[in-house]
Amino acid sequence: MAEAPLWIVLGRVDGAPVAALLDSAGEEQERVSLSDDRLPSWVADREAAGPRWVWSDATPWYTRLLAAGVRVGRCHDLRLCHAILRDSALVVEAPSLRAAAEWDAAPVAEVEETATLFALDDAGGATGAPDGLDETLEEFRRQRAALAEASDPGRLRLLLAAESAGALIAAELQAAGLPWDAAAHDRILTEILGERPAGGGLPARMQDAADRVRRELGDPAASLDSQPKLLRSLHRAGVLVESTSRWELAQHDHPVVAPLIEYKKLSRLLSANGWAWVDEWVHDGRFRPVYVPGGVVTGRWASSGGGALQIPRQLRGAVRSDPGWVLVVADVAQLEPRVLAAMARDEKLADAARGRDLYSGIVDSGAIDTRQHAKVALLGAMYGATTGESGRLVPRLRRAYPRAMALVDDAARVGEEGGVVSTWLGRSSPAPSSGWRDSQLRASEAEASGADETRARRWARDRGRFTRNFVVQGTAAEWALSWLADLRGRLAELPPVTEAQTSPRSGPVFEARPHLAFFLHDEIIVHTPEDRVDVVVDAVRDAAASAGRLLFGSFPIDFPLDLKVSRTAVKD
DNA sequence: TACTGGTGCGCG
DNA sequence: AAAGCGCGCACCAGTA
Repeated sequence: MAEAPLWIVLGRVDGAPVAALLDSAGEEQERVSLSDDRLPSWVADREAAGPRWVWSDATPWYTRLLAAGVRVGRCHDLRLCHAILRDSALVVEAPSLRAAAEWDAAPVAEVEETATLFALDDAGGATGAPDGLDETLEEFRRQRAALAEASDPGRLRLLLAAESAGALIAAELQAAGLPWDAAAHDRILTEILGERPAGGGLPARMQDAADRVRRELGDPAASLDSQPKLLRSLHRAGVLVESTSRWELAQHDHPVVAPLIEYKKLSRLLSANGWAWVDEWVHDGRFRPVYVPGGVVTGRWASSGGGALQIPRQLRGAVRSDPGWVLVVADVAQLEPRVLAAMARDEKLADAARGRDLYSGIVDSGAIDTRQHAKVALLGAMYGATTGESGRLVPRLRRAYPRAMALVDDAARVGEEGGVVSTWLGRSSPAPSSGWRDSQLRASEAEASGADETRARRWARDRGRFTRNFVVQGTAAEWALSWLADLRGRLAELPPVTEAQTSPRSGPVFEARPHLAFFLHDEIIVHTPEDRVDVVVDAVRDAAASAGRLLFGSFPIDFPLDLKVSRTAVKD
């Protein structure tokens, strides 16, 4: 009997899906012609042997499978992995990847209407990654070769697996959706803004705030939504601000300030997450945002549409589990400094991080006097603060935690010099732009003007702050992906619940089992049947511990979770 | 009418 | 108008 294929590569030939089965040596064993209709059941059959599915881009392939009720365990997302390998400083064989520019493809958004998914024609103008079978196989070979030659293939393999798992999770999060109670959302809006206006007017409380602002400005026609006009009105009223930002307004003692800040708050809520947002984004009790894995240079996810990663805390009460289900809401306390301690092998910082609150740990160690100062100093160290309270406090941190601080200081120096830095698993920062390099070059010439030098120095420092933060933010993203991927595996092993407990709005794959419902950098929400909550909580915690070991081995760093079980996602 | 850039603010 | 990183989105104004 033939060995079960390790990889199954999916691609299209003359528009129809074809599968190429590869053995452990990467040799093709067999080729199977399929159709879009037959693909899901064929994949489901093959999934039993646990292959890694290789495809151009998880979004189009996996979204269709999920809609047909088929889940897979592992994949290799060529588009995402291409971007990592192409830029990674650990990869020696990058030129051939760079030459394959057709794989530098932007993510394509998948439409939501599941019924029409299979009818979609890729020729609809979207420019995604190539999905022809030959091109797909060729790119997979290139990536395998690049990996084999890499200076630390083990780390990169972890990164590619985590990134690809993220691609699966993003599609699954969208398919399952975040349980969203439109009626609760409406109650929150009504309480804060006033009744939803029937016509074109403003909600009552917003109108009231606007009236008070105009009265205090002595300008009944003042425009509150146009920054230049508002600025002029403020100046006429004697409020000499340079901008209309909340921060600057709050510095001034004038009766217009309070109502104006209130108006801006209400206006923001209405325009970003008001009734129009609910109408557009919440359907059938679910908010289904479009996640963009790897959408940020550091490896963090981005989102597109719906402002999925910017849901205001005020509206967390609208996130409500289905009847008989609950939410497990968990986030990591101070993820980035913990990751920094582990990367730098800084045992003193790791000691301060032990237990719950890292900032208090720093205070207890005697390095800094108050929790607030410890927080400001540490953020300043990771972001590159040079002035203000933060800038003043950083040197104390440097004395107390020299290893950790040396890591970020080195990253900043490399960035200022035009170099490339990398995360723990090997995602590298982009090289400086040609404009940046030109500016540094010009400033170093004998005839450089003072302005040239000033600009070059500013740009160098800007880039230094970017690379300083890149290593920490990017490694934190790797930890979070590992946590998610591990948790996803644990949840998939739980037995499904009985039909009476199913929640069809989560889609065919997730209606009968605990599933991830939300992810935001260092926070996850799991939607689970009530009677599974204990095992889910254990899974969330075990996955966090496991992610720490996967990245940092036996280095003694804790990743404690703030975890709550509740019908809503409210945070305190 | 469609675009781009600036501003401001939500999230981590 | 943040200091000090990374994003997305709404809105307005200016321009093509």
